[in-house]
Amino acid sequence: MAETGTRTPRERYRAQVREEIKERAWEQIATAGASALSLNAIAKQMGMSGPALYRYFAGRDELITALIRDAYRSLADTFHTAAESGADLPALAHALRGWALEDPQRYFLIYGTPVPGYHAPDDITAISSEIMATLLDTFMATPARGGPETPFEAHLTDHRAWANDHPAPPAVLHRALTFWTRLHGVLSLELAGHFTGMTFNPALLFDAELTSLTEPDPGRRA
Amino acid sequence: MAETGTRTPRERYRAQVREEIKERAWEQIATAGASALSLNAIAKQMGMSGPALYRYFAGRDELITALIRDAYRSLADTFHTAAESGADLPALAHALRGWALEDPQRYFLIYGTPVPGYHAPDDITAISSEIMATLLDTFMATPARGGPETPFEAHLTDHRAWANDHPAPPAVLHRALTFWTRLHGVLSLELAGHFTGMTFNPALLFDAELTSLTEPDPGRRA
DNA sequence: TGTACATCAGTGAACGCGCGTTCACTGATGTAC
DNA sequence: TGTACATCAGTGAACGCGCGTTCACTGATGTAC
Repeated sequence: MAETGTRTPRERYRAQVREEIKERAWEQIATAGASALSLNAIAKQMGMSGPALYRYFAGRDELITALIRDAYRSLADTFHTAAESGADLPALAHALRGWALEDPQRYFLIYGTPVPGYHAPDDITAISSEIMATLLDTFMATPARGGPETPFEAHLTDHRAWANDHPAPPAVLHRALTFWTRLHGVLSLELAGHFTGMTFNPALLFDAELTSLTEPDPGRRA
Repeated sequence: MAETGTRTPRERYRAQVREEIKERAWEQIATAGASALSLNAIAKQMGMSGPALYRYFAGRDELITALIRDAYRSLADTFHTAAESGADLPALAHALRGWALEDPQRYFLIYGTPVPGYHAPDDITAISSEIMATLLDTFMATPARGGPETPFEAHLTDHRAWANDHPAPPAVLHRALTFWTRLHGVLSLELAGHFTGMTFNPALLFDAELTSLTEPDPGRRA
């Protein structure tokens, strides 16, 4: 937790308005998508003039970056809170699903279509690493199921820099990546509406994928 | 294949220009994302005035819808061609991956962040069913591996309307859905750049997921 | 083969719009003595 | 407690821009006789 202690009334007010701007921004994104986000429209909705927002954000780009940062932060906190209260793997997965369903556009701001040329600042990629670290920790506390080493695990032995010196063995790295890709696969298709009209319950498909993660080894030789 | 035979020179010319407009549109999307697509910019790039494009598309929305349709059509053809030349499951998967890498923004136009409120016309959802049918056919020709019925398979027994009377049993429906979600999970994270900086080879993770699909049963009870 | 007419691709001017952003300002709030 | 000054939130006018889209038109291409 960083310095949240706003001291003076003015600082408190500033923080408050900043928050409201972001809330309105999320509403707009939910209504018309992130590309339709407009500073002037937010200002109008708050009963202010457009230029007033420049007291709070240097411009549109800075606002969007703040939203992306908040989205990552929110997911990291969700994971962190779950893990700290002793969540096992299924609990972590359901926390993820709950978080995603809570606000699909927030999910897509992180995991949706990338904007060509956009690069997130370093502090955001740091939050991303935090999320991965929590995931690895949880897998370390999950009883491993044996099986022969997969080709990808062998590959990871030499390509594990992204784990930031985490002590997890290659098999765990592989499992964590698989957790990520499989759950994202179901979730993103569900949230994007690709299952609508297909009548089946997406929650059950999610659970099936979750179950698959506790199987002996993802991607084991056939 | 539908009526492609353009007869008169004028018709041929019209079709040609329509194609060029769409090509330029794809270039723009690749450069700045789909939300930045502008009719005027396309016209300028083609050395024409803006209003000229209205001879070819009723407006921006119709152009985008045409692009989405072409994207689905392209994927359906890729699958169809692969299946007709006797592709097995891994071959189909690699065809999918190749198609996705060929033009990531085309992939995201189908599977990326949905635009709130947009609904694809019926003929596009029909192409989507075509893709699913090809996938189901291929799975039917793939040697099944036994195992107890999963909860999700039981559920599918009563929720299989989306398969359009395809004779595939629930286990195959489940496998096909899993093919879709797992490969999409890896692919979309890869294409969105979430693996960049992580040094490992995404193709190997993709293959690991592919291998997992030929395992006894996806989402089997632990 | 030549003329009269219809079709239709593309132009240029014009419309209203909302965007992001800058600037000089007013007036309220907070601070120092 | 009261006055003088500094800070700073918010305003309104203005900037240039590119957007989608309409309209009346010109001129080239194709068609009918």
